[in-house]
Amino acid sequence: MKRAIKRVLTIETRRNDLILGTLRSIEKYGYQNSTVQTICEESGVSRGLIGHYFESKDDLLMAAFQHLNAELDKEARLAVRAAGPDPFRRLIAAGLITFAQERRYSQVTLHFWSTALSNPKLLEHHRNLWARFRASTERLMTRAAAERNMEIDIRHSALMFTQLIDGLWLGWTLEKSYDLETCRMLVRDWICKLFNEDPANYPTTMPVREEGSPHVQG
Amino acid sequence: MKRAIKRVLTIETRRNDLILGTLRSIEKYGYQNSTVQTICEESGVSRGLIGHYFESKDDLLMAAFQHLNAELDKEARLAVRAAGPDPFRRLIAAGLITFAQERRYSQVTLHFWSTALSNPKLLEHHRNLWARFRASTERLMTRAAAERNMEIDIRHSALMFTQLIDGLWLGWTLEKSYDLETCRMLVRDWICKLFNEDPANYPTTMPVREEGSPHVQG
Amino acid sequence: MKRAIKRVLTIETRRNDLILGTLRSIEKYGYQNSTVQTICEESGVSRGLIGHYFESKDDLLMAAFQHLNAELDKEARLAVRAAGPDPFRRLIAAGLITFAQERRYSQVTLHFWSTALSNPKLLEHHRNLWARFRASTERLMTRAAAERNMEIDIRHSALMFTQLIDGLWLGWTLEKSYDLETCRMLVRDWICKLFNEDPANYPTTMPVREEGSPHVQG
Amino acid sequence: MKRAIKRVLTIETRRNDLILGTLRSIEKYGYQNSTVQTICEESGVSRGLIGHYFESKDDLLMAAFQHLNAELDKEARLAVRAAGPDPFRRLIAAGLITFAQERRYSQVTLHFWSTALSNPKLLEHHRNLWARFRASTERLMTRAAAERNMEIDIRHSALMFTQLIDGLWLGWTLEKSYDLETCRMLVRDWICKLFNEDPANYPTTMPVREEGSPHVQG
DNA sequence: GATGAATGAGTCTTCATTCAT
DNA sequence: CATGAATGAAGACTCATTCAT
Repeated sequence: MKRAIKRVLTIETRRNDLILGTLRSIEKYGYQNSTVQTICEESGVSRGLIGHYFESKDDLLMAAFQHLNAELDKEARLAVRAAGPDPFRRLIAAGLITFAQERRYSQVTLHFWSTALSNPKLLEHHRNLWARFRASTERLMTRAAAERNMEIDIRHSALMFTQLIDGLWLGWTLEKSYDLETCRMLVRDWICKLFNEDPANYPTTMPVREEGSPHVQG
Repeated sequence: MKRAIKRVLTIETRRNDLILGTLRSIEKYGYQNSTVQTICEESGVSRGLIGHYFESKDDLLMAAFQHLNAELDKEARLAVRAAGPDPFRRLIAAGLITFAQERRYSQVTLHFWSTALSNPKLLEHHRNLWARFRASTERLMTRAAAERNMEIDIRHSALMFTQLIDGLWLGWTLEKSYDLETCRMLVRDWICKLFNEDPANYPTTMPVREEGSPHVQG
Repeated sequence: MKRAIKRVLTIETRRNDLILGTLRSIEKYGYQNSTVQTICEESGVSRGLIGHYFESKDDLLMAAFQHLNAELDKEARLAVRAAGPDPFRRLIAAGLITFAQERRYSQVTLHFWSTALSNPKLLEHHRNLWARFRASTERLMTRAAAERNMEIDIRHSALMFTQLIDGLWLGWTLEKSYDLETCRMLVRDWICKLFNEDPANYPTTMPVREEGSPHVQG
Repeated sequence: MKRAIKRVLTIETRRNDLILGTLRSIEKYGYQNSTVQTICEESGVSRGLIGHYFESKDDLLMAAFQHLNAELDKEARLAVRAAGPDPFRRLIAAGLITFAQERRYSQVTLHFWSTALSNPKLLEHHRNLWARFRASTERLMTRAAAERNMEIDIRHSALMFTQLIDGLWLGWTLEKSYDLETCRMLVRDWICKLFNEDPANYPTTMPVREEGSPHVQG
């Protein structure tokens, strides 16, 4: 009994080691230059180990991508929840979380997007994720507008919102010519303007979470 | 003398053939799947020819990326010029040109960015280009604001402008869940709102250029 | 003392388990596809156990081959003995036993031969076995001929006998285009003709042995 | 035009080089120990060349096997044809050709048979070949029997014939405890006895062919 | 003694690069 | 100059063996 449990734990631990090693390797050497060699080095295991826990290198890469997305998604949900019940505050939280702090693995996402272009499975995964985020944004906007008796082009506003975030994130990742605080401010200001709210009432700093950070670790 | 010139021309032709073949290959097979084989096939030359005109496959890829950027840049400049002297109209033209039409090689740019992350030279190239575009935007915004006696946060507005464009382009490239007309509309509306202009006065269709298309050809 | 004996018994049991698992694995998955993994699965033991009882996988394979040969040899001896004292009947029994029944591990022998070609030890083993069988055949033929006052080219006849058996077995193993009864009949008829005996007097069915089957078990 | 022809020639030459190198490697090191490395060494080419002329190592092995079989088959047909129109003489020729001389690659066949056990494609190929040889034997036996007004169990006799040959060949390959002349003699004597012919009239030496040897070369 | 997780040598395969023609 | 055949380095994957528990 105990042995079986322990074994499962070991398997999960090792898989996680490899996944984090993969993300580190991609962040460090780039996607193209990440070989089984570099991944295993970053994971602190031998080259042959991948075969024990993943079908192939490709399988590991997929797992790493999904893990990263899942972590970011989870992080976003927590931030939104922490913002309380007000849909407008939740919107702001959703907009700021992407720029909450100097994230690890920021470059990895870009590598994965590039890869997704010629990987249908990855692309599908990405599209689902973004569609969900946009749908969630639309729901919050609908409620916030209703509370204010405003008429807003929900669909286009949600699109602006998500793509403004992506665009700011993309530029920041590639250029580092502006900082995260600027990103947060721009997003907050845009959403405040949309709902005729005073930005001064909505700080760009994220509420500190009490519990342990749900960030990707490694 | 003439022979030397002709030779230079031939060299340039061949280099261009290979560059366009590279872009076609990436668009067709993806970045990872583009081999010397596929590139030369697309270029209509034999496998060994790359060595005559480029230091290496990597050198060719860099050249192709820079070529693409140069073309897009040139295209943007022409569009802006075609918009006439009015800085506001020029701004709109600059914002719409990215979404002017279903572009060839849209995916290549994303690959290019991903590659740039681990290639200092490419990254530098990219940063210069974007800095220039932002600077140009700032100049136009300054003039447009002055004409209207408006006070505008130029730096942040320019940042919004460029990153909104990038974000919309990124989402369109990856998801195809919205169309180019939507992108054009969102960009136009945002810039019109910034300057208190009526979007109805500014169509999202690009003025037809009389001269030959400066688009990347191949 | 008893403990030591018991231990030796355990060792022999384990070795036998592994040997039979090896034969099963080869028969089931083929020689090339038999890995330490499949062998240990078939043996019902863990992967690391081979190292305790055999020097290496190769050592185990050799042991399995020799075990199989020893079993088949033993089986043949028993069949000959069961045929009674008459040398001619003994000859027939020796000829039929190979085709006595749909044997397990029929394919293993062919793999064994192929392997023996580049394994001097195995080859030596095989040659000794076949030499002994041929010598035994020669003795029986000599006696059977003497009883009948016949002059027979003993050496060549024995060679025909053994190689006819091998050839029929080989074809049956590879092709399954004829059945074991045909093999038994052809061997019996040939040997009967050699000694001018009426085949009708010598059934191709093997006498049932009373004792436990000496077959390779597993 | 000439270039295309030359290219085809080169391709065929290279493929043949690799096939012969494969056979040499198997003969020299055994089937299991033949790696891309040893094969290319024997072929006198670099390790990467296989990929240019064969889909994979496995594809090359299949080609080598089929080449060997085709050569042996061709050789047999020529020998039978050289024996003239008499079906009985043709039968003898067919029986002797296998033992005509110390063949190259004699061990390779055994390795291939062993491999065929777990390779359906190979097995199918082998079965077809043997079925054809047996059918051809049956036709010759039918004619030879008709000429002599004899009644013969054609099917069983053909089976005896082919399997006697295989058995003698197998023992000779594995044991070398008897020579090819003995094999030839035994086969000839058996077939002569079947048709009541005097072996003395049928030498075991093969008629010398005038043309160049069709043997597998390399 | 038994387990199975971990290792790393060995293999096949791909592909950018070279070079004789 | 252009070709494409040949090379060999580098990659991912397999699997017999080892060893801590």
